[in-house]
Amino acid sequence: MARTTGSDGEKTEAAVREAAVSLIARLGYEAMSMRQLAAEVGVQAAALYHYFPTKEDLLFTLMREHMEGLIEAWDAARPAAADPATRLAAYVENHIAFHIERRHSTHVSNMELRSLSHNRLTQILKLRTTYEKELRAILRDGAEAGVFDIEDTGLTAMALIQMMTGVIVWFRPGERLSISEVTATYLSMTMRLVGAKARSATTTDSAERTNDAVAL
Amino acid sequence: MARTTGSDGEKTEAAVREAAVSLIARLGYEAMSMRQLAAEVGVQAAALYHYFPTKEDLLFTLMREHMEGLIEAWDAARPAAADPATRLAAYVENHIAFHIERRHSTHVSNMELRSLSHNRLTQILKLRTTYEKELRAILRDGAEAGVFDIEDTGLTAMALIQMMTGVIVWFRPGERLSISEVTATYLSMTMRLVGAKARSATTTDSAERTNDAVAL
DNA sequence: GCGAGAATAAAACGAACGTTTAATTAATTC
DNA sequence: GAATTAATTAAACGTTCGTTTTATTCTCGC
Repeated sequence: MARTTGSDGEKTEAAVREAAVSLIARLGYEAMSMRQLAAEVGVQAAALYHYFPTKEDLLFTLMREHMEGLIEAWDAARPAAADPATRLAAYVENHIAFHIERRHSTHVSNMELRSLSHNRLTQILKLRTTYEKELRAILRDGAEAGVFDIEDTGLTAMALIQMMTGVIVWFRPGERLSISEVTATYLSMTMRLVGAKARSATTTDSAERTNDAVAL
Repeated sequence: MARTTGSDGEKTEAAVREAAVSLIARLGYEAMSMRQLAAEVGVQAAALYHYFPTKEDLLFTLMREHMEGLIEAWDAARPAAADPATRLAAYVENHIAFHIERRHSTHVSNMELRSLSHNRLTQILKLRTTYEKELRAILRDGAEAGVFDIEDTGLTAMALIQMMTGVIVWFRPGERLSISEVTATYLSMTMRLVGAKARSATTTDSAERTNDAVAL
């Protein structure tokens, strides 16, 4: 009735995070009890409070790290100095790859915002805005350069993000479509949506310009 | 202390539904207590059970009526026998109008599915599928007729629905954009997304075909 | 104006909730 | 190998939850 053999704080905390993401994604934050979470980890409920002071602290930690991970993934994937179409393609590919890989934590970060205190909600939304601004900048650059045809940059950015993030609602690995097929189709839809004019760098854009604008 | 002067079953039930949609949309189903709901209506918690046998029955009723309302709205707005582009435009306009007008119940119907029992979840999903099949049929007809250019009908339908429904996340009446401006932009994005070739019926499609494909 | 049914209030039920306290054992340090 | 610290259990606390029971008052048809 106390410390158990082989117990390890780091391992337990990791197990708690993992189980929490999974349980909150499935049941919802309010519906998941701390006892349920503890049972999933194989521990008593009180042990959870060794790692997270409150249930809301746990939720906030999961969300913050999800958003920070998303921003870091984009920082790593971002092309150095490229034309808007290439940057947009990289953004779409990174967004879809990240969200499919982290379906559960995406679910948590998108659905449980209302369970955060005002301060913490603000912090998460600030991270989200940081990430979304990157897309708006790409769209604006492309529109100014004349390679995109966009009515409203902000509205288009929101539409694209909703469309791309929506993948996690229906996509299941190993079903009809592979990740790369889904990504390719979404990339194609994105390029049409923004009215991308040319394919991008390498292709000879002389012949292609004549017929159709919605390449790739 | 029992029946109060002026009490009326129909009025109370309507007030309960209205307050429930609003509270669940704001707090979430699990986070809303029956006492909170009762207080919002101006009644004791026990009185709610005169109208809905359980909390889940209340949620299910709200969701079912939302989905039925969506299907009925489309049945009323559906153009008789028109070309795919006209039908798609009608679908988009109806979808956005309905979802903006019923933001709260849309939120409830999309976010609280996991609080339903298996049977009831199935019923709601069946209604949703019924509605989404309409869009898939339009896309398929357009693709077969050669007026749309679509890689994957099912995937495109999901992308469009996610994109359109996402309006309720950020749209607030009376802000920067009016409903009709938002609808027009989404219509334009939709037509580009599906690669719509011509404007639709009335226009002379001889001259327009040359230059750009993404009209409207 | 009386009887029946509709609409509610008041109070209580047991269960579950997040969290705290105190005690106990395993691992680590010196 | 003793002292210290880390990790955990067991038990309890007060609160809140969905729901039920019982009783009471209003409304309406006759």
